[in-house]
Amino acid sequence: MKIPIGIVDDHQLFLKSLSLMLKSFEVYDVVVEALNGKELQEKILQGNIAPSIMLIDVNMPVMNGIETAKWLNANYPQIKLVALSMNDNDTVIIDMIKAGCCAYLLKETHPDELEKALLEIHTKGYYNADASNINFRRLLQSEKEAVQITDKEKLFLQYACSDMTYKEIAALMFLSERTIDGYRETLFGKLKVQSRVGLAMEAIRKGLVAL
Amino acid sequence: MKIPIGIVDDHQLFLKSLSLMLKSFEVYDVVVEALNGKELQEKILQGNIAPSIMLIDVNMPVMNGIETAKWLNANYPQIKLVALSMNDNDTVIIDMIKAGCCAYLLKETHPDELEKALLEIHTKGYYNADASNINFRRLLQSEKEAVQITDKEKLFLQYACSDMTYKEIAALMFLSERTIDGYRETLFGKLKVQSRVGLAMEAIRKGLVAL
DNA sequence: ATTGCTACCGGGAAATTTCCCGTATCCGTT
DNA sequence: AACGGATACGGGAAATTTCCCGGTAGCAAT
Repeated sequence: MKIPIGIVDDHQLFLKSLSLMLKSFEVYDVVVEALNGKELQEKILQGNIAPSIMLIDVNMPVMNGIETAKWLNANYPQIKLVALSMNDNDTVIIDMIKAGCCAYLLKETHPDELEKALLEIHTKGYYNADASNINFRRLLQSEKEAVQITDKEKLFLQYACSDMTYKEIAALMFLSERTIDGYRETLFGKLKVQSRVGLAMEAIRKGLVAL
Repeated sequence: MKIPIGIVDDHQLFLKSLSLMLKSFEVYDVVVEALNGKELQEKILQGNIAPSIMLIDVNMPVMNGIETAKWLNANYPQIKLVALSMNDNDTVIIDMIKAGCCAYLLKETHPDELEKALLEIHTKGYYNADASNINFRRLLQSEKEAVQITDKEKLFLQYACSDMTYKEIAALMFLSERTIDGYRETLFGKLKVQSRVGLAMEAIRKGLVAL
């Protein structure tokens, strides 16, 4: 009896080839593939699919990794969730753990480690990457202040990452310039920066604003 | 006789699984794999390796896709080069073409298209992705003004994408604030922006500044 | 030697960002 | 009814960014 596994990743070439690799391990059966969270939802809700492990990419269009992980964790708590990420300084990885992932892997890890990790997850229920422990610790250190931002702040952040002046942003959000001033101030504090450029950079780094 | 092919990509998981996929096409023989341009150089110079097609990732540490393509094109012009990229708005793709790539593929393309593309490249010598023609045209349109920046401008750009003030940047570069002013001005023109935030965003988008 | 080009620098001023101060309203808790 | 807290707003001022005006020095070509 092979272990049923699923993958969500917006890079089709990666998705398919990873799927092929998993099958080559001779232990896994890839029961579901999707290009984003929404597509995964539909496939799971329609078909009678029950993977025991789901590999979830962090950065996806339409419905990202965090939302996907949260939804899976809420509706199918028996599925073990594994986060897949491109860059190790991606602090959203802690959000992924919070959302219910029992492991996270970087895309630059070696296939052998992936195999080891999946096996461990299936038997022990969790996995901590040896090679990434240092980064993991670094991420956990900043966990207490794990940047909680409101919807309006996120919207403002979006606009702040553009050529617009604060005055223009204020007009766009139907708010006073002073109010915008307040948002800026709080976000400077939350992201620990002291200029709009720094704010924009951090927003991109943490994945709070898409490119 | 199988077609010898090579892959360079810093994401090991992708590298290995793509390699597996190519082998599964039953027509290709993956003769060389490397995590960056430097590693590829060494492997090619040491071993007697002669792939007819090389898949090259654009974004890599140590030695990036452009340098790698240039080197291969200069020293092994018989090798057909194929650029692999994550995001389609990456304007460095034109630099890849200039560096000698006869095709470019996005990582979100379907494996079938990859297979078709490789076949076409091997027989016809080139390939233009159907689905991406629009983007390709868009990229070519901006080719004439294909953002040519000097080393100093690039360095300044790096510093501009931070919390530093221009005064601090000037001190760091041992230049007057006015000179920095000049760099800013010319870069505003070249990247068609009108604020430092816009400049930073464009620099990231075009891959002129890492992360 | 003069022209043209590029890199570098300066004074000054308007626009924008950043940071103070304080106020008012709504809302759930006690 | 009093309270904290979240949210929205305003006046004013310092710092920084943005954009003018200009100039010098080196260097290659004519």
